[in-house]
Amino acid sequence: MRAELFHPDRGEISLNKVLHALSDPIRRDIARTLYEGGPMVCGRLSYPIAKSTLSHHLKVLRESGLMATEIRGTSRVISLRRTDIDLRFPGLLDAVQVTAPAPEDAGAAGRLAAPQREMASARG
Amino acid sequence: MRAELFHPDRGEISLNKVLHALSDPIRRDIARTLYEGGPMVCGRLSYPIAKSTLSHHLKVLRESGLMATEIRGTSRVISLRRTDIDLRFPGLLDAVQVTAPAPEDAGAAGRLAAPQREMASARG
DNA sequence: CCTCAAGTTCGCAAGTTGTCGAACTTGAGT
DNA sequence: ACTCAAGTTCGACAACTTGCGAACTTGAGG
Repeated sequence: MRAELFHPDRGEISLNKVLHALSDPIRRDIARTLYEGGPMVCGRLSYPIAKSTLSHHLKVLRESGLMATEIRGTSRVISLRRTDIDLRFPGLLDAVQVTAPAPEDAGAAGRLAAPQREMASARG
Repeated sequence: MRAELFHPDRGEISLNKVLHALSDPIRRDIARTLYEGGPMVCGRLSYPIAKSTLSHHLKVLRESGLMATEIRGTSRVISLRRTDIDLRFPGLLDAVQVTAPAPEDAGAAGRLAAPQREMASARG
């Protein structure tokens, strides 16, 4: 954990990997949550999956170039690489509904357990 | 083959399936070819894969809702469901570069064998 | 009916993915 | 130093994917 985590350069972000990352509903929901709520500690995400599985999804998102991870003590702050994605694949985040306000409108894609979307504050 | 092939209704097209379908470079290239060249007999597509594999990709594209297949004698005419996709997921085809002119500009995604892009005309 | 052409479907092999639990690492607090 | 909290990594496993060739189905034509 000491070494910096791998993040592809903007120019190296591959559409294949990005689309693959976004084709999983949990990962797309994470991206949407980051779009809505901005950077957050990854522990705030709560899905009905094991910690190791979540960790795997976050790794896929990070290595695809969609997400950045910054180490903050024992936590990690994750954020959407919005500018990079917008520059490299204009309109993509809109088109895949990462910018949609809430899952209620997402259609027949299937509902997920909502992550705790609190106003970024409560946490001593 | 007598029965009509399954095509999801426009409203039933799932973003998950569409993104999954598009995350394969061959399938995305097929979609781009259909966008450029319009409807065509699927035998005109030529990729360095077996017929059965191509058939599988076409099935994934059709069942995702991206493509339509019409039976014409022993052949099948495939086409991009452009209007349906544009209405359901505006901007998606642009964002995933299905509307890009040629693979030469696609970036680091990897090059594929080009399908025979003839002017769509010969069609008894 | 026989044959050809166009695709699909059926195994099958090899690789990838999503998932879990258990063990591990790292930083913070006591 | 000990313990707790936050995540990662490892090994396993079932399900799925991509790929192939062989066999099959269907329509067209002699």
